[in-house]
Amino acid sequence: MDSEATLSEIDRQIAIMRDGSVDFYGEDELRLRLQSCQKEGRPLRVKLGMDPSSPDLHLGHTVVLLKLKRFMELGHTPIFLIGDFTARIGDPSGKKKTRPPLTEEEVQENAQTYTDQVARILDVEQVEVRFNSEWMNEMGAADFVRLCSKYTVARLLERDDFAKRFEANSPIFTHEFIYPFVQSYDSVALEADVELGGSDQTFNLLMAREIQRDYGQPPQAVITHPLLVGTDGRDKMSKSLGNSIGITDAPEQMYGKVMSLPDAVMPEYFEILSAGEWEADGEAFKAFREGVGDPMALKHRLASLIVERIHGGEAAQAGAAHFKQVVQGKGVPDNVPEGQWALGDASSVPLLEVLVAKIGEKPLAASRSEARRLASQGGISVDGDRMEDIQHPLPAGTHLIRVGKRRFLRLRVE
RNA sequence: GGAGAGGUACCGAAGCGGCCAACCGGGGCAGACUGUAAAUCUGCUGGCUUAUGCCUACGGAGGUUCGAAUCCUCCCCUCUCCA
Repeated sequence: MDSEATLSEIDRQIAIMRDGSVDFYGEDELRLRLQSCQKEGRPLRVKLGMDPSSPDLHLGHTVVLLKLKRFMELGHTPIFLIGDFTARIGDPSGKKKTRPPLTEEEVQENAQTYTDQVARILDVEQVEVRFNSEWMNEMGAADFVRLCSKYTVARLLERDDFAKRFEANSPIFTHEFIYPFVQSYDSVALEADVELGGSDQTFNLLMAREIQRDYGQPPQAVITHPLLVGTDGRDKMSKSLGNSIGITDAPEQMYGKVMSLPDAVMPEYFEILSAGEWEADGEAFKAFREGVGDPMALKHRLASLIVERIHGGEAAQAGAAHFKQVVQGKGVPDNVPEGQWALGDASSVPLLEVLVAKIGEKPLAASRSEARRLASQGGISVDGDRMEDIQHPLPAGTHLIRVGKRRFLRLRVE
């Protein structure tokens, strides 16, 4: 390979790495490192860390997972770090509040589901999956104190959420201060050349560069990515804010959630999630930003792209069909959950009992009071008729019960 | 160690002896409307075989009182200032 070809290959790679990012720290260093890597035939070690603090990944997480995938496709080594140790600390990141540490069991459970979910985005067989308890459980107090001696409190207080909390006189616990140290040390342990993350992780990721230097390693490049706004179109996507689209959401649900996005955020979703895969649709979304195009059609397109990526093409079509039928047509979906009710000696069962009973995964109403409330507000219908009488007797036969717009149950009473 | 402020429902925040299952805002749920599960408007938002009834609930444990989220005592937690 002549050197010109090498350089243009490096340019190509750097461009892909930068695509869709917010900031790229250490780009020049990385360029040099790529050159020597190429000579040695050594791939870059690319770290992406996530805390198993919640069992569900959402669309926002896929941004950075897809970037990892692109690194993988460039022939580099993708490392997915599960912060099982750090999850027990509780990252304060982005929160104005202390996050309660999880128990070991919770962390284990969450960690388990992560790999499955990640597998929907990229081929986990090719990914180096690591846990930071691997080295953190081994670290003694002396080494830990040494690690802490490498950064000052004043610098920690520069971190945005710490600064805000400090100003607002809200509590900052010492263990929260520890978090960035551990995360930084992970990069040392993994000898990361690059770390990917959301822009809210900037502080931690950059701190890792300094810690790596202190441990005699060349600092990693840091590529941060935009945070995806949630379905409310206001706050960043987060499960705890209830505005997230989960990777494990059923196709119909996922499709519907995308359809419920405010029109204005569509181009943003498209751009952030594109990951170099949706270029063919780029013009339409760009045009929409300038006020051209049919929002409904475009949103259907966006929903299809998203569902297809996670669940496949058939699921995307099913999602679209379901949406047209149930939401737009106010109809009944094809796949209504079914249940049975044994009458025994009675000739009928009061509606209330059915609503409260745990027939499917969850009862249709959380409590009797809730059921009464729903009925009095016209939120319950049986076989298409609105039912305000909560005691309405259901005789033997099959009944279609609908609660609200989206909850259905086909009940066979016998 | 000392002085002060504070801990109220999912969150924020009123209430400071009965009218408090607790104003108000956010969130959530339902209804109307809509291209949409958006926006907007309206209603609801502890539980109990709906009841001028009972139970649970205002950091925790006791106490005063016919009656306490509200008063007293002790304890736990957070913040500020001082040492």
